[in-house]
Amino acid sequence: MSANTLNSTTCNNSAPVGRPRAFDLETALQKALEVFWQKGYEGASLPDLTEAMGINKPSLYAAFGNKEQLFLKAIERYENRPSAFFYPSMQEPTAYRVAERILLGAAAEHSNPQHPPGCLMVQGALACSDSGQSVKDALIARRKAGFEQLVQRFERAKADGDLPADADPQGLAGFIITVLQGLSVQATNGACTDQLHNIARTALKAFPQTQA
Amino acid sequence: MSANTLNSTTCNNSAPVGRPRAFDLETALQKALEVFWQKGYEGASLPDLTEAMGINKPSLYAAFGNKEQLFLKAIERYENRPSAFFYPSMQEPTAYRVAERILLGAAAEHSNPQHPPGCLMVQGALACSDSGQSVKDALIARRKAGFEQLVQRFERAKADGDLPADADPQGLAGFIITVLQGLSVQATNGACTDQLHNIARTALKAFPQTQA
DNA sequence: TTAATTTTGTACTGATTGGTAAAATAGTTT
DNA sequence: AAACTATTTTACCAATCAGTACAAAATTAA
Repeated sequence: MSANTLNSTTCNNSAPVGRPRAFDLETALQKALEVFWQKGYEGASLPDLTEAMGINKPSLYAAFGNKEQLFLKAIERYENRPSAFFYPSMQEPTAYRVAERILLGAAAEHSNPQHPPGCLMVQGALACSDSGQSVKDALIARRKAGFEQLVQRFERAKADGDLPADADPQGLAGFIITVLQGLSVQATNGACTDQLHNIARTALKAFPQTQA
Repeated sequence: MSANTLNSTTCNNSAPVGRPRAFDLETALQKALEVFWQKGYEGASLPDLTEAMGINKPSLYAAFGNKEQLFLKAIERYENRPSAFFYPSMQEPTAYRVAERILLGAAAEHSNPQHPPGCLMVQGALACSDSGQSVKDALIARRKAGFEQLVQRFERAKADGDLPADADPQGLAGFIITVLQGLSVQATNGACTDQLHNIARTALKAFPQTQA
C-alpha cells in the first residue's frame, strides 16, 4: 500500500523514493468515474477502465486496490465534484428553495452533455449479479444518507416555520428524492435539459410554499 | 425454430411429433423473468437462469433463441402479466384517476414482497456494457412508448375537459413517469408499501384536479 | 556507483461468460 | 417393428472476466 493514498498535491515536496508514477491519480480517477457513470459498476470492464485511464492493470491495482475500491473512490469523488448540487442545496434558506435547487440542479446536471446522463448513484449498480451486491449496498447506503439529510433539513424548516406545522418532512423528502432519481432514468432515456426542467417545475407544485 | 413458439395450451390436442418437452414454456419464462427482475439483463448469468428455470442450456436455447431473446420475451410477459397496472390505468375515466391508479399501483406493486422490488423496465438495463446496448435501447423504447401513451391519454383528457385548458399533457405525463420510475429506485432501496404510497400521494398533489 | 524502492509493461492465471456439438432418449408416424 | 423428429444430457468451445507474477525501468538514498 502506498504512503500517499490519493493526494496528488502532497505537502511533502521532496519526491518520494522509487520510480515516479507516470500518471496523475486524480485525473485517472476522474476517467474511471466517467466510465462507471456510463456503464455502471459491472458493465465497466477492466480494459474499459484502463484504456480510459491511460494506464495498465498493474498500475490500477497498485494505485487503487481493486475494481470495487476504485468504484468506491469514484463515488466519493462524484459526491465531492465541483458541479455536485445535492448537499450544497441544504444551505438554501427555506425548504422550498432547497427542493427547488435540488430538482433544478438535477435537471441541468443529469442532462449535461459534457458527461454521461443521469446520476452515478442510480446508474452505478441498481440491479446486478451476486458479486456486485456489496457495491449495490454501498450505493443504497449513500442514497439513504442523502435522504436522511434532506429529512433533517425539512424538520429544521418545520421548526423554523418555513414549512407548515402539519408538513411531513419524511414524506416530502421521500418525494423529492424520488423525483430526483426518476430524473436520472429520464436522462438515460435521452431527455434534454428543457424536458427535465419542465418535470422539475411540475414536481415543485406539489411542494408546500409558505411564501413566494 | 419450433412450430409452436410460446403456446403452452395449444388448440391442437394431438401431441406433436418428437420427444415431448419436459418443462412448461410459460412457467420457465416466468422464472427467467424473475431472475432478470432481480439481477438485470447482464447481472443474470446463464447458470442463474437455467437453475431457476429448471432446465439446462440447450433446452433454453432451443426454446427461446438466446439470452437476449429470452429477455425480450420476459419483458413482453412482464407488461402483460395479470398484476400489470400501467396500460390498464389508461381506461380510468379522468386524467387524475389515471395518474392516481398508476402511482398507487406502482407503490403497491414495486414493493410487493412476492417478487423482486421495483420495475423490470427500469431495473433490467439502466447502465450496462457495450454488448448490452441493444437490450438497453429496447427498454428505453418501451419506457418511451409508455410515456407517449400517457401523453395521448392526457391530451384526450384535455379535450374531454377533465384537464384544464392550460394543462401541459407532455409535462404532466413526464412528471408521472418520472415519479413512477423514481419509485422503482426507492423500492430497490428497500422502501415498504406505506412509504411508496406516501410518496405517490405527495406527487398527486402536483396534479391538476378539476373535480374530486 | 551501488543498493534500495517503486512503477511500468508483458505475459500469464484460474474462473466465468454466452453459446454449441453430438449422442442418448422419448415420443409419434408409417 | 422401423423410421422419423424433437428434446435432453453431457461435454465442450472460444472469449472475456478480474486479478497477478515477474522482470525491466526509473528514481532516491547511501
